[in-house]
Amino acid sequence: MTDKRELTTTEFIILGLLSTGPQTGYTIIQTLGDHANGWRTSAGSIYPALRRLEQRGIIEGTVEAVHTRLRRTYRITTDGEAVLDAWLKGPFTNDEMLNQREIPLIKFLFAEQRLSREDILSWLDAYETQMQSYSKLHRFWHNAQLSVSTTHQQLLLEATDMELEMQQGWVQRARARLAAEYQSDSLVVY
Amino acid sequence: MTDKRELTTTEFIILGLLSTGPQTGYTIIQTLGDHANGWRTSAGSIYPALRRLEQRGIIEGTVEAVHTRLRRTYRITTDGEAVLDAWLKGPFTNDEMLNQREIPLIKFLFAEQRLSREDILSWLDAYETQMQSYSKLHRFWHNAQLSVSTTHQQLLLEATDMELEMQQGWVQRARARLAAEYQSDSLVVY
DNA sequence: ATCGTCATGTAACGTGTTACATGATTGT
DNA sequence: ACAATCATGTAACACGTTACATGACGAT
Repeated sequence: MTDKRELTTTEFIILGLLSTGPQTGYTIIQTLGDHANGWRTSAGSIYPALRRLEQRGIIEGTVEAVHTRLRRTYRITTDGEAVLDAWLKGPFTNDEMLNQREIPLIKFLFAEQRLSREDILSWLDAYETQMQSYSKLHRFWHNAQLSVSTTHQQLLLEATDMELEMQQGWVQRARARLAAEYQSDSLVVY
Repeated sequence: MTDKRELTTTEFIILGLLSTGPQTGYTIIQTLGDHANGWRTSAGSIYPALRRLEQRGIIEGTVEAVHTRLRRTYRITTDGEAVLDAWLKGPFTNDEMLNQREIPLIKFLFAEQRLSREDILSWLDAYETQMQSYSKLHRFWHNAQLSVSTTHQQLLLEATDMELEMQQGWVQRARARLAAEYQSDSLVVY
């Protein structure tokens, strides 16, 4: 907690995985490798990341002796849960909107386990709002450039427009689906 | 040319910029910084990259003395043009399809200056084919996962579906636009 | 006997980020 | 006089990639 530096995406992903239960480095690597749209990773990045997280008190490992070698099982700490939740609830950067769109999706995935239904819905709202304002900005800039752009440049700008529109469609779909699900759940309960 | 290692994306972008005319490090940084969807960059990455490219014979710099300091103006070499064109025409990786979608778009942008119309159209064809086969694969995998997935996981898979569909729409739009443009050009000529 | 898998690690390397240094020129 | 801009660079640092080492265990 003394170190205020942000975690890397790899570290956040490890944290997200550990939030669903203790794991060893090896199983983390397997899990990430399985996922088709998975975060490309390797032993050389996971093991050092686990050490860093442990030193910060964000996760803690228990050492277990299997034959002659050691097996380290890591679990998330209370501090770690706070760090993870802050990240999940945190604001969206422009970079996450465009160049790193997989990050909001990863957050959305982990949110299922960690955030309340209200928080998830307001996360989607915030995501949409952010995209709308970015969309507006981009379209303004797009129009300003229109006259001085070549065909390829125009098509590039349109690709970004389409990307943003598609994402907005996704958010609406996600919200509709979840709202319906929450609704039907509460009907069952009462 | 002795070094077979692939260039980094930063290096390819520099190369693409230089293919439209000689530039200094400073102007490259300005150009990249201006673009809203621009490649985030800094002096600390550009100047070393220029040196690397020069050492490989991909670009060449001429030194000019301005007052007491030196100004280096770089231009692309014939070798560099070959390297750039090979990259522009080269195959698409799965990573470029999903996690690094900006790379095909950057290629498309530079293609306008460097590739023939036929090459551009067949590039778009290849892009679409690649996406279709990836789409099929993903949808197969998606269906296989459907029953064991949570709502958030399903929505994540759908996000990828939507992404691929949107990109296919873009390719079709791009091809239609360019085909029409080439058509009208040839009408003017003849 | 040896191959694949479990399981953890490390060393070398390259690259990008951040922050700083330098110094001339132009504008206020 | 001072700040901003032009213009080039470097040093420290952190991180990821690649490739390798180690060794037990089970299967063929």
